[in-house]
Amino acid sequence: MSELNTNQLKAAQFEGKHLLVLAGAGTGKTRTIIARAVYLISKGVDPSKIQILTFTKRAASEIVSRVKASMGEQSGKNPTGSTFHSWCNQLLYNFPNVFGTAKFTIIDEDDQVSIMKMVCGNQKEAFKKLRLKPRKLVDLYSFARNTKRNLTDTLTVKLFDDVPENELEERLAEVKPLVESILRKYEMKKRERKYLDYDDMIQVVANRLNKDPKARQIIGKKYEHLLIDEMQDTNPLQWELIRPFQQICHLFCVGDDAQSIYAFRGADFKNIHNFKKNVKDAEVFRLEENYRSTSEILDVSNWLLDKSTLNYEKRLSAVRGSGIKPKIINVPNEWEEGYFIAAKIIENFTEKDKEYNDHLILSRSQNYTRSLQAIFIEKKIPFETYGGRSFMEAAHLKDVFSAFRVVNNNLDEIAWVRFLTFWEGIGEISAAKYIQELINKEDIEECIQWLEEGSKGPFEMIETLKGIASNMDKIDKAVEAAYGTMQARLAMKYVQDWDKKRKPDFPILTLLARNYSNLSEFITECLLDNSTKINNSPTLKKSEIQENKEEDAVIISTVHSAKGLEASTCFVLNVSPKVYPSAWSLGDIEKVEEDRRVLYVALTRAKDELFITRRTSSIYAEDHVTEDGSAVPTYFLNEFPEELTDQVFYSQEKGESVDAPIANDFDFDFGMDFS
DNA sequence: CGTAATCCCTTCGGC
DNA sequence: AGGGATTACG
Repeated sequence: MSELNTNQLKAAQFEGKHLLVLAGAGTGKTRTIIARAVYLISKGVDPSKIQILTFTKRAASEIVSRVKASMGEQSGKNPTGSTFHSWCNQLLYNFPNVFGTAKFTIIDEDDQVSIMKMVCGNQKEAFKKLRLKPRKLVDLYSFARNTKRNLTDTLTVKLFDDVPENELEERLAEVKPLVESILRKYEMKKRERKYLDYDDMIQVVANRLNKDPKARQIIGKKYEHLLIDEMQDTNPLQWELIRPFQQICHLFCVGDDAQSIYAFRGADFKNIHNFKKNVKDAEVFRLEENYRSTSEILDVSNWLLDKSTLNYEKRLSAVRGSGIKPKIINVPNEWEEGYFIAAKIIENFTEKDKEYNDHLILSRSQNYTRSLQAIFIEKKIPFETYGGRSFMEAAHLKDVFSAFRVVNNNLDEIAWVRFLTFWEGIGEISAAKYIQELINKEDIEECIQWLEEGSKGPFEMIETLKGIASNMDKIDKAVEAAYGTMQARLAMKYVQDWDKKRKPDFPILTLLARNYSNLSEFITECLLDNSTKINNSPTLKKSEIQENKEEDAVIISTVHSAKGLEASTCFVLNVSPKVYPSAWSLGDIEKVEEDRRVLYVALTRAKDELFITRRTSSIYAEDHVTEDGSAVPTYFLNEFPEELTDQVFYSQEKGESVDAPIANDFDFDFGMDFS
């Protein structure tokens, strides 16, 4: 623990009840959590009674493995690290009698929307008039529960934001009963079908623990210390989950108000300002010495925060001292942006002795990186992507999972629809008819029997279910069985890219399944593991996958997925008007401030070299950047002090440029020999 | 009548 | 890229 500074050490060895560590970017947040865990274990705390909570599985597994590494060989036991959701899932699964969850299926947003659609039924027209689609209803419902707002407040905030006060009551009276009846039906459906959505996973655990002392006693025996990362991103629902543990555990929370970027999920960073008020017997420590970045990079980051109307009470000091100035790169479009980045990386790699993984590319959203990825492929630069769609959300995997889901819970209507219509010859109508029967069966065996006699599905359909049902304790065998019988149909359904893109996922799925002996647990954990991808699955041991494994690769990440990441060279992509802040944030000061924090998180990832690219002629920027490059006031880099960065105007022809045509239009030889 | 094929739209971010 | 609505097909 010698590498800790005084304040970090003070935090790691804290002897009071609860602690909040307010730690700015790059101040050693992760290191402090790790040191805390190691310290507790060295003081004799049973490692299994330490629970680490993080926002991503990647962060969890990184912290756990680093704790393991710094303790050496000595102990077989380790603290567990999970996301809030995955932790709740394990509690629900391990203590079914405490929570009343003997049999359940976790559903994702798409499933929620499907249920909402079923529930809306004949009221579709009414909602069309209000422009309330099922997806919007799911949004409202989730927002209400994550922020613990009632329906009236939720509608007022999310729907009637710009309705004048005197009309508000009228609008509410018109809309609220309608929404209420739908949401009640939605909840009824969840109960009937034993569905839990993501929010339920937390809500159910939180409710029980808050209300039932006996439940607190049972669960409390398992945990002594909760170490919570990214505290600024916890929302009121998660606070409700943590609250009962104030009595039975020690809380060690780490967070940074300036890096709060999950308000869309109901997080409110002001909660950590009120930490002492909300948590009895709590203390607050601060870490403000930044070990990551050069002072030039911090100057830019600090400037951005200073411009805020909010007071983050934060000014990080650079321990490392001075380096090189960040650069703003003005590029005409996304392709030039990509070529610039590729050229820079190749230069660093070939001439400056840097690795690919010294480079991190940060984007506001996944789709701004599309052309960049194409260019990297063209230039043969290896890369990994973080964020965006997960492994399990791919259609072909959802198909296979629908089979697991119906075997796991034969009330799972949504999975039945997907599974039945997967097969040739069964459409929605037949599926609906079958499902009427299937959900009244006792178990999957009865379902299989009924399908054999009463359906027109192919032989493989029945075999798939049988194959899974007979391998319930060997999940990898179940995966192989299901894949075997579904393969032919899968290959047909996804002809275009089956061989090269989709088929290779199945050996990986089998490997993943090897770690599980319970179907329900497997299904949920896969669903919750957003980072499960070929190249970076914490669940999969690296050695288990040889193919396509690039040890050294550039990381392309959304800012939201880049929490805790850092790199020597960072490219912050497309810092253009209408992106920072984004077009849909304009006019809403809280959203603009959140976007500011998103950019702040991005800027503070860089250790040595920071490139900020700006597209001067993207469709978004067109109307907002004048010809000399200055921007409209609704843009963070407006008024940017020139001395903080170097500006570069970059434009490079992709190939050899040819000024005058040397070939006539369409004057080709098509090469056909007609003789 | 039920299923398959085609076009169109998505509004970021993620457990 | 995937799902929804619409249209074509059997």
